[in-house]
Amino acid sequence: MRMSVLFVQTLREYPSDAEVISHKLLVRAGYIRKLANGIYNYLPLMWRVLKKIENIVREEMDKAGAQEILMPFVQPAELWQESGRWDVYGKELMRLKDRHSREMCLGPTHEEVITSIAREGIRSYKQLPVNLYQIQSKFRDEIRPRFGLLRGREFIMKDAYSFDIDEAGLDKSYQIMADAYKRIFERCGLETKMVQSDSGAIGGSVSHEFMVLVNEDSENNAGENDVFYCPKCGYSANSNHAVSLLKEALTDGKFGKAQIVDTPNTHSIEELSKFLNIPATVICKTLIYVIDGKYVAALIRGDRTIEETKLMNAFQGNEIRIARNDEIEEIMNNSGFSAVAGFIGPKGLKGVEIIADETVKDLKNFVIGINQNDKHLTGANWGVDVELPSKICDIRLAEENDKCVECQSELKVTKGIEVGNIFKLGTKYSKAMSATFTDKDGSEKPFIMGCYGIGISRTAAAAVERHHDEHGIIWPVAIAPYKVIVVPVSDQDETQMSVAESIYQKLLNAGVEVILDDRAERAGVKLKDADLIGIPYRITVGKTIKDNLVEFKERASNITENITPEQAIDRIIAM
RNA sequence: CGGGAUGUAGCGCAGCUUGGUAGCGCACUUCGCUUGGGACGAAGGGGUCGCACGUUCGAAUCGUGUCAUCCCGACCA
Repeated sequence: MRMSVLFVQTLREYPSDAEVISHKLLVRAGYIRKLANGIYNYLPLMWRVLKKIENIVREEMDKAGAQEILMPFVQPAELWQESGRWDVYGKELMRLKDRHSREMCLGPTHEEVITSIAREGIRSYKQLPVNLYQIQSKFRDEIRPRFGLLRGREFIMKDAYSFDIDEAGLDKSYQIMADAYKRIFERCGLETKMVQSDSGAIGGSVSHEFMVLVNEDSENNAGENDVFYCPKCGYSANSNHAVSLLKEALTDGKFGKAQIVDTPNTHSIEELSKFLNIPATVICKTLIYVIDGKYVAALIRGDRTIEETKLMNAFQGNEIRIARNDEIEEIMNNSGFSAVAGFIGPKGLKGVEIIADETVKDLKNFVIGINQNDKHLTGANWGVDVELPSKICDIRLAEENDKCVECQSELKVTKGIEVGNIFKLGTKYSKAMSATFTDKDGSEKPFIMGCYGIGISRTAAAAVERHHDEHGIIWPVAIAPYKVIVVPVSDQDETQMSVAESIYQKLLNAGVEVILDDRAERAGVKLKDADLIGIPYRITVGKTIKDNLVEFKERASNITENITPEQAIDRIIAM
């Protein structure tokens, strides 16, 4: 490709609306252009990168025995009503009506469609297992799209779905996908960690995410997920799923006897702990949540934080949020109290389900709210002063330096970008949508399903997050839009131009993806652009050509060498 | 959904306080000159100042509304 005709406009400055480096660089280097909030045009360079990633995904999926298909982007509401998700998916599902007022939606994912394909096409166990996948744009009307391609509303995704006879078959399909994913990201030049993750409200299911780890000290917080991991045994999990053992802590308040004390203006645990001069570990805090419209009081030890996904799952919920002050007031009125947040306790609450984290059950002589403003009960004990809730679960957020449940070492935390997710669905969709096959014994059974996603466009952005410097993008060779760029320093110098042209032609003939910067620009412009765009190798034809030497430069390492044009060509072809 | 901020040329910004009919840098076009790290000079083209209503003789500027975008919060009992 000749740079003079390549459709790309590099900018001298970063766009003002971009925050994270991948967004900034992809816009500035002319890869993408925003069309609307969270919706981007993929320009020629970007499209080449995306196709590179897609092809790696295709090769590995095909090798893993999956078959590529393409499902419609627009889907009828009926399918979603059948699965039950039409009413629970919420505002992320982009709904629309056709000219006949039939309800439709833009596909945020394709479990419904694939299940309908399977129930029509698969009749016998002899046709199983099967794994079908597609690479396609998805649309999710995110609450808050941001970070450019990392969290767009429309994005490119590879989604695969496996169908098996039984759980053992699913386990095998799942493992095959996990292995394929590992290879895919490796080939894309991305180091990933496979971590356990929340599997939603579907009991007993298993889910893993593939995370590209980003350094905490990087210039932004593009990693949206906290990943807990054990350096010793390898345990790792998303914060929404991570479990841990607690460090030793003082859990006996040693108050002697239970009594109500004045604790004016202690609205937070910190204030209360300071006022009573006791550690937060002997306080039981009570938080009011709204889960699918129902009130829930969650108890947890004062030094700990509720993990909302875990709490929501404990009630099989779909939506969770902290209660508003007016809702707390309503609860207080209904229960005959008048306390505000900060003084709430479980005792005597009406119309509220109560759940406790495991951290509270060992508390002795502790401090707890009693629904009276500016007062707390100190020296409380379960069964004596307050009933221990019958529902006790792990609903707490793990913390760095908690102990690993597998090996008791200390857990570490890091930020990660989720580029892939694999999931054991089981029979959730096949049962809801009556998708069955006839088994060996003649009985009708629902398919045992798995689903497996890779964010293609997000993977590209994650690659930029991991691989860049102050001059621009540094693409891993496997997903770079072009492998090498040939830059004649002066377009006035006939020798330089003709040598550059000949190198270009020879590389083209050898099937190398190469750019010739044939623009009538000054050297500085061409070199800056080459760095910004991030082509892995550069062959610069300058004054040294009179000694038959060109400069060969590797973008990633910045190592340069003066070699002959023939050597440069051979080296590129060999790589 | 709540809080904060911003909308002026393709990109980055000034002008607004104190109303008088729009400017700078980059990019773009032409010419000259220049060619190893985003040169220089000259001459150009491009904007209903997000949109609507209002105040006024007159609105980018003041008021009201609206839309869009960005950031923060959804971690507090």
